Amino acid sequence: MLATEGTFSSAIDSSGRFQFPSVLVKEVRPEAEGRFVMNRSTEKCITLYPMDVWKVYRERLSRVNVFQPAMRQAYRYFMGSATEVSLDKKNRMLIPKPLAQYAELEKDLLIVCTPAFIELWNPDLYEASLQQFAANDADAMNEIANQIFGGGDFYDSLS
Amino acid sequence: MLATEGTFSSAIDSSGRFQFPSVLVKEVRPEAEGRFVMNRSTEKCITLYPMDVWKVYRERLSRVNVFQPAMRQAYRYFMGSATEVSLDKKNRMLIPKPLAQYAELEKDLLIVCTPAFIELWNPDLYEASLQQFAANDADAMNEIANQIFGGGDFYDSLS
DNA sequence: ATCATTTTTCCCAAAATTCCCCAAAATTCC
DNA sequence: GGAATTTTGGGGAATTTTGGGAAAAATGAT
Repeated sequence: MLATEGTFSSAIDSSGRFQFPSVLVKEVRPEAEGRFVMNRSTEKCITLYPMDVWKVYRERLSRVNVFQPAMRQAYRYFMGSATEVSLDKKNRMLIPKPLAQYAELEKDLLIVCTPAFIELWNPDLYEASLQQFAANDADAMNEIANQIFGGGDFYDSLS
Repeated sequence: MLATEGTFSSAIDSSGRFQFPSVLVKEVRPEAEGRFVMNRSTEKCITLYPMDVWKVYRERLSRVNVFQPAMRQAYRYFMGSATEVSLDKKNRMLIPKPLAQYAELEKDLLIVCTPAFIELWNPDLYEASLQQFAANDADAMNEIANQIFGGGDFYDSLS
């Protein structure tokens, strides 16, 4: 998806908008046409999908039978807060109130890019989440670190 | 159904009406002509159908064999509380008393809009329902999450 | 390092929408 | 019939959304 990875910080203005980093604007596929979908994450942050990506999810979701209660619950859980947003002429995005409230976004914003999606975090909560993970799940973290980075010939692979 | 997704909050006035978000007004197919049907959901909320969508449901319900007692019950259940409502000149809707009572709607209202359905919730009950689902049906939830969001070769499928 | 360009931030203002309130009309209940 | 309640309509204040100017900061090239 996005070649660019890492985190960006941005500020939320008095109207609840933030400047979408120009580096990312350039990365988003033109098919998305400046349109995105914001959604609740399972963590206390917002997940952001370019529209072309979201359409694939929605397509998959549309096969869910919403007349089965458990499915309907799940559908509601994952789709209920998905909201379309778009870039304005100055590449800003308005964060819908309910989502901003959920993620406790006020003034400062952290934009975290992963290969699969973009997350919007309250910087404090992000920090806290990292801390907590490192403290409580140290074993799990090391295990994962090993899975990703381990394998001896790491420096060789730099060639 | 609707291209617009997301949750909207609205307030119920002293007459039991609420403002239907203008974003949604624009999305409803003109065929519905501002007419809707409200009905009990199987959960403690109200399901809202634009009239053109409701007609499809009614068509299906009409094929039910009402000479079978269980079917007759189901028919009553789904049709019994269906009430037509419409938008007034200021895009407000009156929530029929019995339905408001059923869904425990008083002051605040949450409108949950997905491509598959529109629901009207008491915000507290909605939040509680999500929480409970995440806590009790973690397996079902993860199953579905994986079905929808998982699957590794996601970005390849964008081609 | 300096300058030019791009990007971001911080404002203000116009437009659109929503909310709160009151009042007329219609309906229901004694 | 008359009173009480419910439904409908709308005025106008308050808030939200949208757009854009211009200063400040960051980036890049020479």
